[in-house]
Amino acid sequence: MASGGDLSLTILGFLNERPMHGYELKARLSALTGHLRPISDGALYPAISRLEGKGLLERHEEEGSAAARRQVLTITPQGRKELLERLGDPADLDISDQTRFFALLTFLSALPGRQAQAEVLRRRLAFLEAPASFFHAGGRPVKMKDEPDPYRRGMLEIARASSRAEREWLNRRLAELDQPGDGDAAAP
Amino acid sequence: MASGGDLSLTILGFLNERPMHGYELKARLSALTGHLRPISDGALYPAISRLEGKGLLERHEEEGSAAARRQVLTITPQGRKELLERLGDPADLDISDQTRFFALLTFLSALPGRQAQAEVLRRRLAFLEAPASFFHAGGRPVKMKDEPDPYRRGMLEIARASSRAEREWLNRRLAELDQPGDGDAAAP
DNA sequence: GCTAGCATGTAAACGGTTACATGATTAG
DNA sequence: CTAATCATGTAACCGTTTACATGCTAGC
Repeated sequence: MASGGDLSLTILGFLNERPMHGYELKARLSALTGHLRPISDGALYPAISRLEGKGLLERHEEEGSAAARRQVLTITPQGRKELLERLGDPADLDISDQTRFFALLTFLSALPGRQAQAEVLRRRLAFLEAPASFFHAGGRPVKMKDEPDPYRRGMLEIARASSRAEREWLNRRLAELDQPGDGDAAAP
Repeated sequence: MASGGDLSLTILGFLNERPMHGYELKARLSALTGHLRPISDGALYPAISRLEGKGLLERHEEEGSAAARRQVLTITPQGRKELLERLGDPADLDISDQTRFFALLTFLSALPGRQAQAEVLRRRLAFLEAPASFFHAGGRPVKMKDEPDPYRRGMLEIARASSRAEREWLNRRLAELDQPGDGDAAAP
């Protein structure tokens, strides 16, 4: 199974929090990406139709006077199942690309079980520490000294800072998940 | 004008350094993205054809015994012009998305003129400091305290660290460009 | 009455992924 | 001889962008 890309995951994620109509979904989706590349209608509404076609969400005309042609979108049990599957067992690609991983993180709280959440974080951490990431080529780390171009050095520097910040956060969060108590999200 | 996406920019950027055949292009392209999502043949070769169709590159069968059906790709004057235009006057989208901006940075040294390079960096810096980035919503900064979800807080934290590192580097590089001397790249 | 914002949709063009197909050269 | 790697391409499918189209509601 496993449908679509980040967009369908995000739609299911938001609808899992509560039913909403397409326009609100659009606002939330756009806020997620930091407003740039506000999700276009031509992407959103077909995506909704596809999810409906698969039975992962339901559409209902909103009666009670109110606004124009509004439809309330509700996630189905099937859709919830699909969401949890995608959160708990992300493909390699979903954890290797920061944008995709962040799309996943946005809804990771919805995944029941501290261990299940921790496992996802561990996968990402393993990827960041693997000798195959951005900073490695041909098996060994790219040395900054080997890169004469100042802009490429800059990219490397920024990517390293970002990776370090992420690894530190991952380790902190994993420690939190290890000792029950103050956690949000579900217990083991 | 302005053709294609990141891929065509990157192809032109590499070919601007020296002629090469498609397979080598593919290796370099894949190295750029940190090996993941190695650019697929079905994306690369059609992209080459499109660029050829626009007269931005030329294809020549490689004689001299050598290998199988190899073709040397060479950037044309037109292609070089297009590259410089896209480097020197990037669209807002090209500087607002880190992936896209990095694609641009990879070849920014090819843009003649310290001032022209500095201008591009300033645009990116302005974007990162604008009250409209990832960290802002509805006009004012997103406060970490306002975000109850631990994973969304993590994303915010990582994004902030990354943004800080980038701004610091941008400022340093801009200072370097201000005082001539040790620079790589062309003089004003 | 009109404009701005809410709200939903369709269709063409574009470009990327995946899978398939082919063949030459090099190393074991 | 056979497998791996070099090297190039095509075609079906999918999802996004862009542009267009429609109509309601609220405030001026």
